Amino acid sequence: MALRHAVLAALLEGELSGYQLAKTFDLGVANFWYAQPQQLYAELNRLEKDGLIAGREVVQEARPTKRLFHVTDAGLAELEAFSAAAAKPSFVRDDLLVKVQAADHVDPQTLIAQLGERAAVAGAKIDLFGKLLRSMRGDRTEEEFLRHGDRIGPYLTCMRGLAFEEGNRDWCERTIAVLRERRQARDRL
Amino acid sequence: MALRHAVLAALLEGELSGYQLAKTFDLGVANFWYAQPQQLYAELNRLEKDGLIAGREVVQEARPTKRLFHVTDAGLAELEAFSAAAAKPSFVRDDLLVKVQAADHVDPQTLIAQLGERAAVAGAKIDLFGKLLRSMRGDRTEEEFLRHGDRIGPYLTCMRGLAFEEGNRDWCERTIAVLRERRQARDRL
DNA sequence: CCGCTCATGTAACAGGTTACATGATTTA
DNA sequence: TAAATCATGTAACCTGTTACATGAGCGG
Repeated sequence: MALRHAVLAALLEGELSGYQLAKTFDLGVANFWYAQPQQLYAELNRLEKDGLIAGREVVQEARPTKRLFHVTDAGLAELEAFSAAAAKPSFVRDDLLVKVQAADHVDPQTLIAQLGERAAVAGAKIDLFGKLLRSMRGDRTEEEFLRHGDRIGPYLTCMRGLAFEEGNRDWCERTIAVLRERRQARDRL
Repeated sequence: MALRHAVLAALLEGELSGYQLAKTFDLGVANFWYAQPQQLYAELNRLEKDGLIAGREVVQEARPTKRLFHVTDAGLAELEAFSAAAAKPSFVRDDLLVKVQAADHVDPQTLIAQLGERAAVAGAKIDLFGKLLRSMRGDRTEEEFLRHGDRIGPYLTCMRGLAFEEGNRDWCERTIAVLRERRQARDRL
């Protein structure tokens, strides 16, 4: 049940609606946890029922009424407890890696195409995370910000996201190059 | 349903029993997919029923009888189709990142301890993957092996695993350093 | 003699995904 | 006028996890 804690962690930055949360937990942006909108709406209700977050209705003109949630003291205590508990080891589950694992037995062309696509997605995330980091630290250097800034948590997780996507992109490009060269070598026979 | 394809991909290397598969899909070793033994035994039965793999009983002395599975032609076709289909985008779900996201609101000490643990795990995997890569390429250089070796799929995914764990370790160490320095700065006040 | 390895499962439950549903406003 | 954005959910289904179960041999 780590989704709850991910939601609590996200709400630490300030009160958000389910819809806004859904955007930060979106595939294209999420740098510390991914979840679907449906999961979030359900989890928010559960968290509120358990008293870990509290919401207030905000009536808008020309927009549906929304509910903004913030973490309660009980919620903070819960997060504290979660942080102290042993973290589950993380593991890898990626379709693309499965396909590359089978590289010697499947068509290299489609593999190359998919690696290219993944590299492009990674590139887009690298841009995004780079911008996010810059906007978080403002005109300070990274060293400066990490030493004296308040709220460095999101910055640190974003750094990991950036490095991860850089690794992704590099590996995709290297793998593409390898597959291309082998294909050409085979064609020459 | 990507577990099936992960199993098929793993069985391409040669016939394996459920137990042996379970070891390659284990947390500590899995470089392209993770799964639990129970999942694998269930999936193997399903795959056999669907004709994508075939098994043969091997009676052993002093060990229980086991079943070794290999991929059938139908299984290869299935893998081929899977590889051609668009890969699902991968996403991040990691307890430790959630905790770091909340770093500004929870105890840094326990966080540092957990980051250290994760760095150690990453270090062990780096060693393991390094050894695996060396044993796969034998006395050839990486360049050489990737150009002319047969079965480079597992090598490529292992490379990704290695880079990923290096990224993990580096980030953990950097994060520990940041948290330590901030703690000391706070103590000086 | 205790715990590990080999070898395979079942059953109950928790968690996550997909499809469906609604409805107003703004942008292209 | 079609699509995207804002805003929230329900229900059915599929997947994954946890707990439980068995049983023989081997090493310290």
